[in-house]
Amino acid sequence: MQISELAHRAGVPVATVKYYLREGLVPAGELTGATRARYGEEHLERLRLVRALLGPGGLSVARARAVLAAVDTPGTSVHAALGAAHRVLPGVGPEGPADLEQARAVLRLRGWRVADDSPALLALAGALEALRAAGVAPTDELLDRYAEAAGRIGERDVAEVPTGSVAEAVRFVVVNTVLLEPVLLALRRLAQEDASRRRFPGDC
Amino acid sequence: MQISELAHRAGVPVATVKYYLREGLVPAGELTGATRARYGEEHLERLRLVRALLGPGGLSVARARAVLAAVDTPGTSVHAALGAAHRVLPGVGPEGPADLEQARAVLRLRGWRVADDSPALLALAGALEALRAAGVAPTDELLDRYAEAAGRIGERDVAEVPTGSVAEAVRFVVVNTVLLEPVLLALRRLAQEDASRRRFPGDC
DNA sequence: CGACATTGGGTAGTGCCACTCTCTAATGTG
DNA sequence: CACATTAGAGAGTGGCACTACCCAATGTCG
Repeated sequence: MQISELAHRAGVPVATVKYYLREGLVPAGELTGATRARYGEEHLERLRLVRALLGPGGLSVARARAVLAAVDTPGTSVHAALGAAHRVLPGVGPEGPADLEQARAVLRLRGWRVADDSPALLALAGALEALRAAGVAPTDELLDRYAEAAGRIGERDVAEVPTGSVAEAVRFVVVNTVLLEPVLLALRRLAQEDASRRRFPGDC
Repeated sequence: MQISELAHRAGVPVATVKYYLREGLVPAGELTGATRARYGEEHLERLRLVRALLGPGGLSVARARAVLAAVDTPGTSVHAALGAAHRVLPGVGPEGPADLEQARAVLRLRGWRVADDSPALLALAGALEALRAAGVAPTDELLDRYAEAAGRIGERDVAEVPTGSVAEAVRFVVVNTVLLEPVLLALRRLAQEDASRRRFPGDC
């Protein structure tokens, strides 16, 4: 398969595929001459994954490259890969030392244990800070409800991880972590809409 | 309070405040002369809200303006305001007519009823499509687990809505819909990390 | 009173990002 | 052998969220 066919089958302009090749998001094809390269199904699959990460996944090119690097690194343990994926995902800006207290309290209440420098912990603290700055203060009880729901999901996510090959597991973790987020958010909004319809009838 | 104090107290450069004024994200102050305007606490509060929406909330200026317009429109019913907020939030690109079948199936299973053109429904369909394009196909059973968890949260979100004034309710809905999303995502990742630690011990 | 800083209002520029265009030389293809 | 296509790389584009600059008018402080 040449680049034009690869691009066409993924629904991406050729120029964009070249850009991804340059950026290292998609591995180079097998050179069959100075001006020809051959691409296989694995390139097509990778290209589709890249598009999913960049589009619906909401990642930047730089973050996607880092995530894919974790996918590509063989020998990574699943737990480490999950950590790598989290470290690289959005939501962890170079924010200062936020107030971790309420965030840690949530974990204590749930009995969760995570790394001290867990990116998700910083992300949580940052999100709580933003809420406070916006003049809303979530109660510990509300947070625990959220944590309970998140716990069911996270538990399930990890239980689903295939144990066959590490590479497969890592890919699974990355894809699910990133691409199920929009699903979860959409479902929450649907639940809100349904609940709102029931609580405020006649408003429709 | 003058613009410099307003900007200082919100931790935002003066030039940026001017930009927000021009973009209509923050209402103009009360003119006390040709080159003076007075701002009050409500401007400060609004400015902080804008920063929260644009930063952690992840909204663009255009979307934030639309969200704030819903907040400002008096007489909107709460249910309608929630709909307006959802319509304007990210996740609803100009995607073609995606395959709504699996998305609708989730709702059927849960007994949820939403508008036929619900943005969240389209967002869900789009997210599922992206997953399939990336070569991952979530089972109906997995989706239902997610939906169950989302249901608990959405229910709670709506139950919390203050019934005092409509304006207050709308503000609450918008802020919580947008700003609790990062909280939920962070909690999910923390749950994953905890579960992963328990399932793959020794990997740490 | 007068030097100086600040303001509202507006225009133009900046830096970043994800592409997208263009070009070249080489190479397939009908 | 005319023509299209390719790899590879540099430069350009458009959108976005600021950010810098400018102006005349105005407030303020010695």
